[in-house]
Amino acid sequence: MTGIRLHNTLTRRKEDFAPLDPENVRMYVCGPTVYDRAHLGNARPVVVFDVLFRLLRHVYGAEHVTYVRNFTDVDDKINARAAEMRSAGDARPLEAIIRALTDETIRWYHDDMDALGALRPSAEPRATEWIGAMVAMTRDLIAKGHAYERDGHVLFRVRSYKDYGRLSGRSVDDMIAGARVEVAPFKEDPMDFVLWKPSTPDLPGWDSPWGRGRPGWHIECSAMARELLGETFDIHGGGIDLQFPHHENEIAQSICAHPEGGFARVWLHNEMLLVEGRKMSKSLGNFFTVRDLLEGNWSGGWKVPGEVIRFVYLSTHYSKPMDWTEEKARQAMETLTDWYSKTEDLDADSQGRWAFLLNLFNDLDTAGAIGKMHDLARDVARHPELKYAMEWFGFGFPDRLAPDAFRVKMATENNGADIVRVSWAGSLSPSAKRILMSKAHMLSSLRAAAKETKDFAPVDALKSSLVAAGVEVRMAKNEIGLVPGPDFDPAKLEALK
RNA sequence: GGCGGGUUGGCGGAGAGGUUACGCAGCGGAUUGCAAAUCCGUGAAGACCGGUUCGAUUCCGGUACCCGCCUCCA
Repeated sequence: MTGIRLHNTLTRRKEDFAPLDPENVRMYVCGPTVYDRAHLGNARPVVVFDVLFRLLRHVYGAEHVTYVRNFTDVDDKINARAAEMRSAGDARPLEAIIRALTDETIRWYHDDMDALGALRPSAEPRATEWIGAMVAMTRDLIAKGHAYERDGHVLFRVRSYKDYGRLSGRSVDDMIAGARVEVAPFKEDPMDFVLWKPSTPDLPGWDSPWGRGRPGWHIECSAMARELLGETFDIHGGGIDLQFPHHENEIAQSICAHPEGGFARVWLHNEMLLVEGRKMSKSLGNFFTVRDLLEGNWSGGWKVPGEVIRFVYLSTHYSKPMDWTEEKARQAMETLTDWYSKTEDLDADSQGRWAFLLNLFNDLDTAGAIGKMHDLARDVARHPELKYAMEWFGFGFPDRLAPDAFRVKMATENNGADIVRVSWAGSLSPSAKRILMSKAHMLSSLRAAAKETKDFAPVDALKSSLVAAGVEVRMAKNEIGLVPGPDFDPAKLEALK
């Protein structure tokens, strides 16, 4: 049987995945800097590596996979945001503001990523809780000649690591020739980067052999990965924009500190995200957080269920740029609504799992796997397998029901010959449901009468007013269905009697 | 300037050196008081130029265009 194959950025090839220890498969993914709501770009690696996490758990057993994703809660952007808050009138000490800010942002992050159906990682270390490990690693690097202290800074000596640049395919000399590196007087070499920097009294800081200061950005991942996963582990993931310098620097630090290790064996990088074909940016007005989408506060204007966001993300292979468009979201909404209605009352059947697992084994081909799910959706007999696939992918069925946003739980009643149904999505109020139900019955009796009189005008009139109120009307042979759409306005129905 | 990615049918988007991806839209049919929905069927592609091969959209080289990174960034 073939196993998982993954494209390793380090070797630029697709390789068979063989864990160091099948009893403990270890993965580290760079998490967010917590100073604001997660945006759409932040969410892509979360979803991508969530699928990988699920796949590893499936293959090796849930208890045999350790997934670590950090929270960066010490960072100049956080300090800057806290300083803004203080000048805006927050009277608390800066450190207290920072703590409150990062705590709150972490709660937001959990809320938003939960909404996307992402499993929580096995561990989510906060950088500030591992300062000791960072100081220790920094001391070790100095002792081994890979780092040096200058003016309260500790810098990594890039020239001391011969493979520097291997991950990103760059050479130190080329990069210096590119001349876009910060030239600081205390650096031996322009490429050297900061492991530790001094803090002024008003900034967060920790005591260290080099005075009160704070860690550089890259060291936290090296230190926490080492503490929680060991000197060598299986997979390290993150966005492609982290490939350089962040991941390059992580490798340099970790391997120089623990040459006998090897740090991460497989490096996975997800490509970037675009919005309507352009880079997401505040100036273009296409910058959205996950929360913006969930609450309808975006250019599309409608509330996008987390499952839809997840579906759109998984529709594009992780290694390709993904374009978030309203059209894709709309199609995903339709597809999921269809799938949920087909599977809601069924028991999942796992026998169809190979239909999509083989796609995932092939470098996490989620788009291909979704194609296979379409195959399952097309065949009524395989809908239980579709349900299994949906649950597997995190399009969950809490309490064995479809998510509220897709709830097509029909209120079904017999009225003469017609079956009358009102579809609803959880957000519909009970009174609105009652009105819709009565209109559906009215439609049914009007049609029954019209079949005798051959005068369909009253039927059409009611139908038109329903449509005008944003309700889709479905009239089958012995069935009448009302589907309130996104523009549904109950007030317009109350008006007509 | 350096490094990396991309270019597939009207749109979105995959795999695979030779056999239908798939979805949406379109078209034809069934069904329907009408319409929608649903069901069945169906046409349509691989930026350009070379090379390897019995055979390439799939491998190799070049050209064009697009995008990202090299500065905080998932």
